[in-house]
Amino acid sequence: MARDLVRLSDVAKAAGVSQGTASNVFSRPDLVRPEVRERVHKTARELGYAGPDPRGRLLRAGKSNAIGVATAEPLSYFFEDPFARVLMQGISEACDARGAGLALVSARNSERLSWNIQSALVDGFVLLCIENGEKLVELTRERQLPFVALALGKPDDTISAIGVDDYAGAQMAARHLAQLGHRRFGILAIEFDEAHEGPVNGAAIAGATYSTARDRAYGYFEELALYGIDRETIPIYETRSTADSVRRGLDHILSGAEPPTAILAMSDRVAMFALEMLAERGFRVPQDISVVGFDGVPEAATVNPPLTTVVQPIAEIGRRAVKTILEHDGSVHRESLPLELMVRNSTAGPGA
Amino acid sequence: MARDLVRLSDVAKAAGVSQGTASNVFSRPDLVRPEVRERVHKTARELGYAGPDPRGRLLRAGKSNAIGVATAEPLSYFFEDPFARVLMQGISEACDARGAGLALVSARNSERLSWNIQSALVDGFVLLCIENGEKLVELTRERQLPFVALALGKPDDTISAIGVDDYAGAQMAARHLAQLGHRRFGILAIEFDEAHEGPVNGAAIAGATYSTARDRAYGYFEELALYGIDRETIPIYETRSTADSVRRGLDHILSGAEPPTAILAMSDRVAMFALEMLAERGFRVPQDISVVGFDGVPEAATVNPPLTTVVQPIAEIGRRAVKTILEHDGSVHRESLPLELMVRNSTAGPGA
DNA sequence: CGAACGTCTTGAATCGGTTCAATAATAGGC
DNA sequence: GCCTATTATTGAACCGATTCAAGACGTTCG
Repeated sequence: MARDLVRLSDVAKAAGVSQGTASNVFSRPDLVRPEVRERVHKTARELGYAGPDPRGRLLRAGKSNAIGVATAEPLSYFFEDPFARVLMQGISEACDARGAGLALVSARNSERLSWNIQSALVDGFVLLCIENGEKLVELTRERQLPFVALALGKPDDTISAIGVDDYAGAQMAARHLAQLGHRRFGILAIEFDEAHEGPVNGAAIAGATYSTARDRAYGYFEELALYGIDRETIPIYETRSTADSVRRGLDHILSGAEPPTAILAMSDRVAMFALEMLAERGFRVPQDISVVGFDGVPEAATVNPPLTTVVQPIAEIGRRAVKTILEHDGSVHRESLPLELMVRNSTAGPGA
Repeated sequence: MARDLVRLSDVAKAAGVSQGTASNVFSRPDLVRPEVRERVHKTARELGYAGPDPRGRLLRAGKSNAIGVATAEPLSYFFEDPFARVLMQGISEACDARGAGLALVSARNSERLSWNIQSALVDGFVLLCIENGEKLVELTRERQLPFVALALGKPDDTISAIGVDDYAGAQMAARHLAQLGHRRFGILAIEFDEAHEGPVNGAAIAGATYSTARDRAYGYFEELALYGIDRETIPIYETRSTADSVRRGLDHILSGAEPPTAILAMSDRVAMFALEMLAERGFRVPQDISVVGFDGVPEAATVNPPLTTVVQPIAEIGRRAVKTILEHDGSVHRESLPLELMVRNSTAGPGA
């Protein structure tokens, strides 16, 4: 099988034209006389030419017309995680519309991740900063390509980022429950620091690595304070977003003398685990206890009961990220998208 | 912002070494004296060199170390469709393990699809032939890169393909129902020809464009014949895998004088739609009517009732596809993976 | 002291195209 | 017919690296 043996120059020679003309036949056909064009095409066909190799073009043109989406999670994360999936739908939709390609970049260990980022053939990166976001940003920065971070993480103003106002979102969730009459709360948090789990105190929150968790916590606190609720009375458990850690978190939160009548979960994932376990333990939601999530993944609408949650415009975030990369002009682009409270059936007044 | 201004040759010049040495500093550091190596690195840092540009390397090295997954569906298909998602998990897992990159290639219209395939910077393609598979294969073939088709489609022995024995799988499904005692069946088919819908007769099946649907149909027929059931008595409706078309299909199938006690659905997707609509109409599954699906997507296990179905080793297909591309040796690789019947709660004896 | 050997380094070729200024050919106008 | 536009084609430079045969330098050994 003749692979990669015939180049543009071979075709040009065989057809008796210059390489420049042969190139034009393929990339700017209108510039060459139909007669010649036809002859070159015919020659190409006879020689089994596969068409201009994108590698050559790439070097000259500079742009690969593709964006990379990078994360420190394994590749399969893109197809498993509900949040990532909705995000990717937004991203891929935008890529589709603009005719841009999409490359997925990831790796378990940071050495390989570094190499993958270094060698990805893309014009820019969307960084899905879940875990180890700092590292990811650092590695990408070295590559000197435009990139946009998707969780704002540390408030590093020098990088482009698109996110949501976690603080305001948390307030919405807390306000909703407070207005329903709840006065005793429990918080099922996502990680404040990498790979941490357990009950959390104020100091841990203040010193959190991840601003997402911190902002949500403060949002809850500030809002509840308006209703006279002291943050010190609210049990908080930092989960790792796994079923087991949520189970332990629930144990912790419900163990007090006066257990909460409402649970603030910092992600839908955590909230949905909680819903399951609450059912196992015979709690009725929302009659016995209310639960509100955060993120607004599609699954939240279909679990039982449908989850009240703070909805992020996930797909829109993805779309904007692509736009930001593709229209990059060298400036830093920071954007915070609005959140919305979606009330469903996992919340009701206490003792309803 | 200085972008792309400094090249390897600039660094080399500034550091007072040849470009060859500078290249070695980055790609084969052991070949250069630590002293020089350090000096070059320092110079690179001072100049703000981003590291060797993968474009240059690519041209020289020839391999991009990435595979493309192509389909004629829109890009978001990869993140929405349950089958595609499981497949992608297998594919991405294999890529991860081998350190290969992953590019997603698709487009609505065939012109753009053609361009995207032509210009994808990959070493090979996995073709997800759902719709318009022929065209996809044709376009990819032109590129002269290794590729493997994922639904065997037309029995074209000249291309590499990985698939399952649809015929045998369909037999398993039919046998299961027949052994439970069912004698009256209805078939909810997937497309035999592109964009078709409606009741189907033997001729249409024989002339089907898509072999998947045809093989499954014949598998059902042959097996049921062993139980003395005449294929002419079985209503078949070709759906388009949408809720509406399944609804119409169900209308058709259930409209006879002696409605079926069991439904053979050619995909889990169709089966799950059927389950929903059967419930709406007050049918109890499996007491009033049994349903068996095909594919074995994860959702099939969680719907109500859990769906009995013929399970494809979807992720394994993905893994093998990657392996096939990466270890391509110029030969045609054809493989058919075994199917398994997974009995859950959507099937029971008639009138149980 | 010279030969033989290792270790680094160099310079040039190469990968496969695109692009553009310059030239050639053709057509059109007067 | 001659001059000017217009259109097609050419040839060479260039994109940014890698690779490898050949050369430089320093050591070791007889």
